[in-house]
Amino acid sequence: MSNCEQCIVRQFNSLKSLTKEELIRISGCKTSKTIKKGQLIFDEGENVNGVYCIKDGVCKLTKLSANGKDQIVKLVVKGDLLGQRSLVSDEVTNLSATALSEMQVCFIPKQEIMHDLHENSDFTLDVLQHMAKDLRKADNVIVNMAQKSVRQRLAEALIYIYNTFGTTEDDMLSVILSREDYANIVGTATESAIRILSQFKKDGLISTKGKQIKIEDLVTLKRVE
Amino acid sequence: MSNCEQCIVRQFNSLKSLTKEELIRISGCKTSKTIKKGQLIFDEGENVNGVYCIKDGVCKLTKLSANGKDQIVKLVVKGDLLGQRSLVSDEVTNLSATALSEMQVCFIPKQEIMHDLHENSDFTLDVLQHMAKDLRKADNVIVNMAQKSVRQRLAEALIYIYNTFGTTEDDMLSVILSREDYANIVGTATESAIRILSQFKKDGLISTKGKQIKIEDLVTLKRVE
DNA sequence: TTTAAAATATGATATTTGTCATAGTTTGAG
DNA sequence: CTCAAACTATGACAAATATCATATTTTAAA
Repeated sequence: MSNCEQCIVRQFNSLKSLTKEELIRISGCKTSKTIKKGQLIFDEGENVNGVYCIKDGVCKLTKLSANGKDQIVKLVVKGDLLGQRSLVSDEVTNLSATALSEMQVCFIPKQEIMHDLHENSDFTLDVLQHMAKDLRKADNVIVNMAQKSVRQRLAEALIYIYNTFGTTEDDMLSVILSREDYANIVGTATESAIRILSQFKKDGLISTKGKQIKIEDLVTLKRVE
Repeated sequence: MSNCEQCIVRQFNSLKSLTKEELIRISGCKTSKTIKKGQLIFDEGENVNGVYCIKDGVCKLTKLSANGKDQIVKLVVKGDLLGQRSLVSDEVTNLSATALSEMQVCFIPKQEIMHDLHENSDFTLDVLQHMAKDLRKADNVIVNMAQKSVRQRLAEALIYIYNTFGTTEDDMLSVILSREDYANIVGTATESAIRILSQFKKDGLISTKGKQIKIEDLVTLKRVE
């Protein structure tokens, strides 16, 4: 079994604020899992009963809206913790998590995390700081959704994915999303997302090869209105 | 000077988790302020350097978008704390706060709150829980913005204000917002908000008297699509 | 109370986005 | 490798929303 103390991923999230002893305890009770691309990790309304620490891979957090469409609220990266919010507020989760690539994750049971939240104020403050940042980001998303055009939001989604997840050797975005996923990020109809991406292609801002997308003109893409 | 220990408002926010001693210390260093309707409490990009505890009145939290329009991200009620997020993440504020009615607030300096966040884990956990709830609400706002029509968002905004702030003796919504404010809540042009409110009036869902709005048919308003 | 400024209201029109239909392309299970 | 299912693409049209112009009403300062 792998050891949390020597896990690099921990550097990127609040677990870095745990003591040596706490980490050893966590190591002893965590479960490592491999999750296949497309697999549901947890579903809206479920009791999650713990926290996932993402060692590798990408997943989407979605919420089903009244009209039956999934809205992608966040993309989760290597190093992120998944499920802290539901754990902290002691509620069923309000989001579903689905793997977008093969993932390596560790699951840490709820009571272990809660124990440390009560005992280690450095850890609690660190979780609090992460949540404060998430909230700030959520505010920005709200403003973008409310005030920007679909075209602009889609351009920004491409830039966000480029900046966050980077590219493969041949400069394609390394996270591969369906056109429907893109539509669900920016909150539009799938056909509209496809149409706008086609337009971006015609304008030389991007190129595509199947589902893969390459950003050809980042400067102009940033200026899209 | 009024006493935090005996302040009823404290029941509604995280300050209820402070000890008697901590409350006495806070009482000694807080400042009470009256803020006039329309007055700016703090502006986006400012260092807030503390937390506001809202004793009475209502204010809006806004963020300026790239197109020059203010987006209202949240309405703050009696009992809410203002500015915890910036304090916790130690950043300048990302939102502006403007009074929508005359307000009574207490300002508690940053170092006092930070002290308690380090020493009192009950308090820290309570702040964390409040922030987790705010984040969940923000997720819901994102989904609504992305997936619902302007008409539907406006109907929901009216219902939200009705449920949260209630009505005056003559059943008018007790929080008075301009049409521009309504537009900035739902993220639309002021003319569009006015037009839709006019339509709601024609359809008998609401009635108006100047800026005041009365909900006439809550059931049908809830069904607006 | 008066009156100018601000806010609300509404028409005409342009633009954006959604919906439905259908065709072409890619992908992955067997 | 094959082929059906899933995804992508695009046209035609409908609906929602934005923009600009202008009139009317309300508000608040003098």
